[in-house]
Amino acid sequence: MKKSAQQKLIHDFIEKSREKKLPITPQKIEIFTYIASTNRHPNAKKIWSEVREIFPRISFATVYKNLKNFQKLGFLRETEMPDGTKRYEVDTIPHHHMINLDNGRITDIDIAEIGDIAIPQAVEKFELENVQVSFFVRNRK
Amino acid sequence: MKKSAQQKLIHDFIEKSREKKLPITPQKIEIFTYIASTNRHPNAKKIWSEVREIFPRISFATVYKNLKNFQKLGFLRETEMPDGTKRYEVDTIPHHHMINLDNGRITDIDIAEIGDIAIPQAVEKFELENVQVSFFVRNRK
DNA sequence: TTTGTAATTGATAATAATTATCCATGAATA
DNA sequence: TATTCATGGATAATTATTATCAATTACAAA
Repeated sequence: MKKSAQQKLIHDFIEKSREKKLPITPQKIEIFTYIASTNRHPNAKKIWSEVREIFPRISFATVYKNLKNFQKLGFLRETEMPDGTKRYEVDTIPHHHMINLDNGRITDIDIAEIGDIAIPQAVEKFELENVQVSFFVRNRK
Repeated sequence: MKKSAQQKLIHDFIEKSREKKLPITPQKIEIFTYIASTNRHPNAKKIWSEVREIFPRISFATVYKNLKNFQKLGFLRETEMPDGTKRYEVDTIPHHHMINLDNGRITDIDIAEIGDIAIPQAVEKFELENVQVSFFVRNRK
């Protein structure tokens, strides 16, 4: 992510926290900033180990609690890997994912790249909340 | 699933097991048959509790081991819910899913219903193994 | 039918990921 | 500065899944 976009996100996050009258702590800022700074879709453990560089005493639970909170505020997106582990990314523009089954790497795919998806009849009976397209790939031999 | 299609699947499963020289046990047949008999995409616990009606002493581990084995044989498909739990269905024709976030219900969506999906450039560098489209919905208020 | 062997079963322990609990602390507002 | 309430850190608990292991069973070959 571009530095400027990242700055804006952090700013928005702080604004939203103010709005909701939630305290803004250095730990929150650090966790959020780290996730916004990478495009590697880290899991909770990775996030924890990175943030621990700055806050050596930070608890695993604190990371989890904040991941949950960020999601509630609409700033974080959780993605499941086929093995059931969860990965996180700051939620900006809607997009899809390419998931490499050999190395677990997730790459963002712009929605414009896959064209329109028809809405099936079965779906029309409900409120469509989100369409998620995942391309599962392996390295060429 | 139609009874006849179900019969065929069980037959194919047995054939494949023979081919691979894997023993065919009553427990396997029962687990497989139950999953093939429902279109509700049960989780492991549900499968266990259903099969236990027939084999009261069957272990949870046995169910899991067979779920893994069925997948290896290419007869079972695992689907992640947004909360990280895993659901199972006998794998027949490729299809997508509509996932109801209010009640956890999964409905199959025929691939014909959503039209062609363009393959993004990023994906072309790899072997595309699978494309999975998930429609996340909520009940209308 | 009997036997050999390798996979399977069931019981249980272990692991991994996530969540809950509890109390001390710190951020925000008056 | 005082008050309040969410948060942080430590740790226990929970949940889902996997590993271990001895006893059993399926099945092919004798």
